[in-house]
Amino acid sequence: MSRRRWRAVKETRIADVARLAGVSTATVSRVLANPDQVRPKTHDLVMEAVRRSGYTPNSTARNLRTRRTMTVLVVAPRLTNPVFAQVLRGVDDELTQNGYGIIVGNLDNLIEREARYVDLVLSRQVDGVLLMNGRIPEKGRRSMGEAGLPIVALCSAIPDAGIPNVTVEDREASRRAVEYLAQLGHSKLGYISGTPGTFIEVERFSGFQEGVAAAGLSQEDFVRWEGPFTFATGVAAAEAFLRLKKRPTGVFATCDESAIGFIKTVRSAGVRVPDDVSVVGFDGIEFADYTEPTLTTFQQPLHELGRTGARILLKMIQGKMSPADWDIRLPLQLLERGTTGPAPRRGRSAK
Amino acid sequence: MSRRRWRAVKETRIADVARLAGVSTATVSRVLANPDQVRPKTHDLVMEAVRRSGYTPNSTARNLRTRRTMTVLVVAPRLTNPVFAQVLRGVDDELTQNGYGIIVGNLDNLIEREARYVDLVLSRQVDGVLLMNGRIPEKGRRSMGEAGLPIVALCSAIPDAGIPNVTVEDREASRRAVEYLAQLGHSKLGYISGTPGTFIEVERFSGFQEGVAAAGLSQEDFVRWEGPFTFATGVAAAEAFLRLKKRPTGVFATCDESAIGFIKTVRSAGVRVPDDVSVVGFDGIEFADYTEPTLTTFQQPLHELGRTGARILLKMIQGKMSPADWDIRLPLQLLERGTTGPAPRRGRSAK
DNA sequence: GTCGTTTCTGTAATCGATTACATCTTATTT
DNA sequence: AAATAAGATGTAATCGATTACAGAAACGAC
Repeated sequence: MSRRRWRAVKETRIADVARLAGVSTATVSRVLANPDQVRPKTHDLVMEAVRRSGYTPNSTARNLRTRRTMTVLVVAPRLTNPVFAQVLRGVDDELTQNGYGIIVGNLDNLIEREARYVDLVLSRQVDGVLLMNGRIPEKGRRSMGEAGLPIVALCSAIPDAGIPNVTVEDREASRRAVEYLAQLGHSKLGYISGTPGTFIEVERFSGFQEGVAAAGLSQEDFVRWEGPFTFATGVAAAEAFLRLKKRPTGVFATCDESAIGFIKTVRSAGVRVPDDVSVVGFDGIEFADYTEPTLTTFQQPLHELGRTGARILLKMIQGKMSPADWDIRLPLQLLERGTTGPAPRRGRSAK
Repeated sequence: MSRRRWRAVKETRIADVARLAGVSTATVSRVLANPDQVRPKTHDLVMEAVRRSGYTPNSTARNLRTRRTMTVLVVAPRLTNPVFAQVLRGVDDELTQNGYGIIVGNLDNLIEREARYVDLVLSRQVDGVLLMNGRIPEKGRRSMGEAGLPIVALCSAIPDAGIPNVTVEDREASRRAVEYLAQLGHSKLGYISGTPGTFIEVERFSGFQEGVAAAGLSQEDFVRWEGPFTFATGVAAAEAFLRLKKRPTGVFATCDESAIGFIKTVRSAGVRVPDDVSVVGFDGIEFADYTEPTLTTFQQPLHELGRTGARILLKMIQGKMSPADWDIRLPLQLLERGTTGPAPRRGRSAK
């Protein structure tokens, strides 16, 4: 039908409401922002005018005057990664509850995209930033950091940057993963890494090594396969695994996707899970419960992580940080499911 | 270290740059927006001042003056749904390339959350809206629609709302799914629905029925299981399937997640896929390639869908719509993979 | 060198709210 | 009833850009 009247129609301004109610714009503003500063009678008068005119304050004008935008930038390495999607939900819950909006910055793992979002910050379009990508963009470092814009590192810590970090106990969980496998009798292990060099990967690997040491094993008792945090890394690890003469019986993958890739690949080569090899994942994504067998994994409190990160950022924006807020680490929970079991007895026929 | 100097530091304004360069603010503004309207010498002078002062224009002020925000609201039913996450990437690509930012509205399937986002629109915080949730919020209908804000329905059409729809050929693909199964010899089918009542579900089911008719089958030749677009729906469908005396040999699931749930459940009951039952999914999410066997499915051009939706919205914002833009349907591609095969011969021992 | 264009630049209004300050009411105290 | 305090409202400045309009400078032709 009516297809061509797309352009603003009337735009009620605060002055219109003021005129309609027979008061000044200041009073209208007060009725809407501080209703208790105004006489009840006036209040009703104004509200009626607001209703009649269908007025909603123009937030751009308000933002300009108040020097706030009530908007936060959330930078994620990849939106399709279920981990970040889930964290983002938590962030969204906390922020929208407090009246803030979210601008998403999706990097798709391309560093050059960071520049796009630095501008949002420099042009004061956001009141704060949640960084889930584990690094502060080069260009923005000076301007964002030193200009004093509230920034919080979420998921992946950014150490020594002078900003709060909200993360999970990566190292501890990795240590516990080894502990758990060792308890099941596994003494030859596999480690599927995440993106080499990232802070998260470094943490998880040191935790793994702590666990190896604690279990009385040595550096020769495990194999390490490298690759980014992807399904393909698990597939590649599995291929390497299959080529080994003496295969590990317990494998720890630093993310569920690679765990799933690993399991799928070894199974189609006839290796049984968990009878021949046990696999422990990391993340606790939804799909880890959809696989067959269901994946044993360390579940991150993803939603809570997002909420917490957002809460800290809000505190920072409001200047209400307390010392404990500068380094928060949430614990993970081991979900014992189908992909782990006791180590197979060595050399079934031998002895 | 230095933990307490979080509050704006210096804030360079356009007036500062003007003073530094010895010109008026108007000139500075022109240098930045229309460099060719200014003498090269002045241009350099100003640019040098910009550089020295580290100036970035305050976009709130600009937005107020230009009455645009260069920001778009994208409303998604659920962010953790891989389909929407993927579409969002496409939207993001197109929009950021054109200098627009994205505010995400995550509904988490809760209708009451729609209200949150209506305000963003009414307060003119966004220049347009992409609706992926298949409906226009009640409260916003009058204000958004009639106030003439550019809105585009993406993924799920919103018929008769007078807004452009950018969708995929749901109906055709569903018909083709039946066609494909019929060609493989399947004459007893199963249909796993999506959220009942949604436009998408209605479309896919009519397509399915068209296919049934085209294949010369009747309403008695298929079973329909209902539920939302989730993994659990597939599980429930599988349980119903297993209870049947005469089981379908070809199943069409209206989303990959329910297809995966179905397959996992029937397999653990000893039913072989695709030997005993073939399964066709819908969506082509990443995980459909990670299952065992890999899922045969109709792949939506998710990224392209997002880009297209964004492109139409931009056209609408710029008043450049052409008639063909009002109803765009992208085709799907059948990915023949591991979960489909010829129908098992009836009554192996009989005959 | 003068005049008429064309090209640059500056002045000041404008976008639509919020809010400090002043002013005018109303309430309280004596 | 007057004096004083408290409360409500209005006036006008302000946030920081963009841009219409006017005026100045540069350019070209004669």
